[in-house]
Amino acid sequence: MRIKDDIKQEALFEATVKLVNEIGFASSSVSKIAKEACVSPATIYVYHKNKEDLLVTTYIQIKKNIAGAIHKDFDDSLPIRDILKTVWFKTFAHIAKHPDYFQYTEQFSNSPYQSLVDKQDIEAYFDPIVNVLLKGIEQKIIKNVDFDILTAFIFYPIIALSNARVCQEFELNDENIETAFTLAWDAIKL
Amino acid sequence: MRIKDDIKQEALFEATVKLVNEIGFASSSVSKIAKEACVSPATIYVYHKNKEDLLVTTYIQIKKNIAGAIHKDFDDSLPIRDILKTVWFKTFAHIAKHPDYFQYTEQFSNSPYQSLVDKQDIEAYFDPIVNVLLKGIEQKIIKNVDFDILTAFIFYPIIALSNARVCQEFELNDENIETAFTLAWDAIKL
Amino acid sequence: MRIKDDIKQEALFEATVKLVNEIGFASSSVSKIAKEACVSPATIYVYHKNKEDLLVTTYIQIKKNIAGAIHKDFDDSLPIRDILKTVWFKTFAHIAKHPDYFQYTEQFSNSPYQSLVDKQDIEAYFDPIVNVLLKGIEQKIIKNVDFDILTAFIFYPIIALSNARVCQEFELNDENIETAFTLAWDAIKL
Amino acid sequence: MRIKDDIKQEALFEATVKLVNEIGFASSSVSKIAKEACVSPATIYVYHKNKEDLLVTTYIQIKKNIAGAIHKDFDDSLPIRDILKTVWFKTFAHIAKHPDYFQYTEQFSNSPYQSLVDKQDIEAYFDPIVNVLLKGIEQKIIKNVDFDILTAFIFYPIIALSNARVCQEFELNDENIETAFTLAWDAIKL
DNA sequence: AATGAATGAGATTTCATTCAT
DNA sequence: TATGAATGAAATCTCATTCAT
Repeated sequence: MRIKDDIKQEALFEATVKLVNEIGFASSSVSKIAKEACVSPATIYVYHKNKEDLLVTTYIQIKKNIAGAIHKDFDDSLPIRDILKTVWFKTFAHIAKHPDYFQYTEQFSNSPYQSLVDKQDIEAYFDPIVNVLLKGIEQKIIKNVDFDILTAFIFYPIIALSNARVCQEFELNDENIETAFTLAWDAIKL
Repeated sequence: MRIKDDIKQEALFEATVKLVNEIGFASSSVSKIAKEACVSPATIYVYHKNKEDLLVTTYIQIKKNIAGAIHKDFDDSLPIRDILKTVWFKTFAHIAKHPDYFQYTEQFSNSPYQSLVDKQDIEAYFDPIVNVLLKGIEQKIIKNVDFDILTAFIFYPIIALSNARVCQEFELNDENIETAFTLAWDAIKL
Repeated sequence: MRIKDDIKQEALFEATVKLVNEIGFASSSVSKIAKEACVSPATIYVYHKNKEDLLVTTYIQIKKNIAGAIHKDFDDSLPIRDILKTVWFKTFAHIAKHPDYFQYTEQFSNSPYQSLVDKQDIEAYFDPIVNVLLKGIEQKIIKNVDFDILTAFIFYPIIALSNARVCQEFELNDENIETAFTLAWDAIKL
Repeated sequence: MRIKDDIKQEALFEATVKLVNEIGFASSSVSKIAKEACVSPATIYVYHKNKEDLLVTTYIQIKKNIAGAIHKDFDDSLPIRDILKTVWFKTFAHIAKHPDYFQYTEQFSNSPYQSLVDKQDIEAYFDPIVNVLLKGIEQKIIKNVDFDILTAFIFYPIIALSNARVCQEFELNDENIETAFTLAWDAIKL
C-alpha cells in the first residue's frame, strides 16, 4: 500500500501560495493549483476535504511559520523595548524573505474563508510576544489601554508598511524600519 | 430618461456593496448583483464595460464618499493636532455609519482588482488632510519621516481598529477612540 | 429580448426520455441530455433549476399524457365493466404507442427522485377512473376492499404485462389483453 | 483465511443493500459501499470483477433468499389453492422481514443492470411454485392462459401491495393480505 | 435603453478503477 | 489477501458575457 506523500503535501502548499500570489485568491482554482503542484486535481481531495480546507490549512501553516520565525531566539529576560524591537525587525525580515506568504495571509484574512479559522488557535501561537506587552503594562512601561489598541500600533503598522513596500515603491531598509519602530514605541510607551 | 438612469446606477452600487458584504468578493457574480439590484444582467453592461469596471467604479465611489465625509467642515486654520483629531473621529464615525462600505474597500484592496485602480487618483481625494501632515512636518510639529511611515500610524490604525470591531467584540466608544488617538499622536508628534 | 423557446422545452423532454431509455436513469447525465437535445448544458439550467427538476418535470409531463390518453372520450354513463375495459385497452394502446414514456416512469418511480413528486397531484389526474371504481363499490358491483388492493389487480397488472412485453418476448395482442382483462375483472368483481 | 473471507463477503452484501436503500442506486458508489462495509475500495475488487458484478451478485443473492423463504416447508401434496395461499403469506412475511432486500430488487430490476442477469437462472429458483400453477392448469383448476398473465395476477400484486406499504401508509395486516389473496385467486381460478 | 435567453468555458467535486506496498 | 493512495474521466452547475428583440 502506498503511503501519503510529504512531498505532495509540500508541493500543494507551495503551489497554493504561489498561485494566489500570481493570479489572486478568486482565480486560484483547484485545477490550476493541482497543475502547479504537478498532481491530479483529484489528488488534492486525498489530502484535503475540499478547496476550503486546502486554503485554510495553507493559511494556518503560514501563520505557524511566522510565529516560529519571530520568536526565534526569543529572550524573555531582555528589556521590554529591546524584545519588541527584536521582534519588530524579525517580522520585517520574515516578510521580506517570504513576501508571497505575507501576501497570501493578506488576501486570506480579507476573504470569506477567514471566518472558518479559529482565531484563538492562531492567537495562541503569538502568546510569548503578547505576554511581553502585558508585562510592560504591569510594569508601567507601556500604556494601560485595550489590547486591540496596542496591537493597532505595534503590529498592524508592520503590515501597513510591508504592504506599501509590496504594492508600491516604498523602500524598507534598516533605517526606515528603525525609524518606524521609534514611532511605534512612542505610541505605546507610557 | 436621466432619472431612471441614476436610479439604476445607484441600485447597482448598493447591490454590489451589499452582496460583497454578504457573500464575499469571489461569490458576487454579475447575475447575483443584477438580481439584487432588480435589473437584468445585461443591463449592467449598459452602465459598465464589464464586471471589473463595476467593481472598480464602486470602489472609487466609496473612496470618494469617505474623502468627502472626513473633510466635511474641514478647517485648515485650526491647530494641526485638532485637525487630525477631528478627522480621526470623523473617519471612525463614517465607518460606523457605513460598515459595509468599509468592508468592501477592505476586500477590494486585497483583491487582484486593486491593481486596476489609479492610486494617484484616489490619493488626490485625500490631499487636504495629507497637506496638513506636510505642514506639520514643516512646522516641526510632526516627525520628519517618510510619508508612508506616518500613514502607517495615523491612518492605518483606524482600519485595524475598525476591523477589530467589525470582526470581533472590541467596542469602539468615544473613550476608546480618544485613547487610540493619543497613541497615534504620540507616534507621529515630534 | 429573446423569449423562451417551446421548441427547446420540447426537445429537452424528448431527449430526456430517449436517453433514459437508451442508457438508463443513472447514466443519463445533464451533458448527454443537452447534446441529445442539441442545446448547451447551460441552457438546461435556464429551463430547469437543476437536474432533479428536469427529471421530475419530465415524469409529471408523462403522467399527464397518460392520464389524458386513457380518459379520452371518457363516458361516465356506460356500465362500469365497459368503462374499465375501455380504459384497460386504452392504457395498453398508449403504452404500446409510447413504450419509452412507460419505461421512463418505471425507472423514475423506483429511483430516489420519486419522493420529490407530490403523489396527490399525480393521483388527481386519475380521479375520473378512480371514481368509477368507487361507484362500483357503492353499487355492490365491485368488492368493497381497500383501494390499494383494487389498484393492485386492476392497474398494476397492466404494468406487469407491459413490462413483460418490453423486456421479454411476451406478445400483447388484442386477444391476450382481453384475456387479461377477464382475470382483472374476476379479481375485483363482487 | 476462509472465515475472514466470508465475513467480508457478507459485510459487502449488507453494506450494498443498506446503502442502496438509504441513498438510492445511482448514488451508491464503490467508495461509499466500501466505507459502509469497513473495507478498502480496493478490497471490493478482490471479491468482484467490478461494481456491476457486486450489484448483480447482491441481486442474485437476494433472489435466492426469497426463493428459499417462500418454498420453506413446501408441501406439494396439498390442494393447489392452499399451496398458493401459503406461498402468498410467506412472501408477504419475507418482505415484511426484509423490506430493504425487497427495495433493492425493485431498484435493481428497473435499472440498466437488470439486463446483465440471466433471467432463466433466477426463474429456475421459483420452479416449484411455478409447477404448481402448471399443474393447476392441467387439472382445470386454474385458467389456461399465458403464464405471464397468471404471473401478473398472482405474483405481481404482492409487489404492488408491498410497495404501497413501503412507500405510503397502507397497512398490510393479515386480514388485508387474506383479502388480497381472495382477489388473486378469483382472478386465476377457472 | 433595457432585457431574458443563450452559451462556451470553466468551477468544484466524485467516480470506478488501478497502483504499489 | 488487503489496502490507502492516486488519478483520468466525467459529474453537476455557475460564470461573465453576448444575442436578439
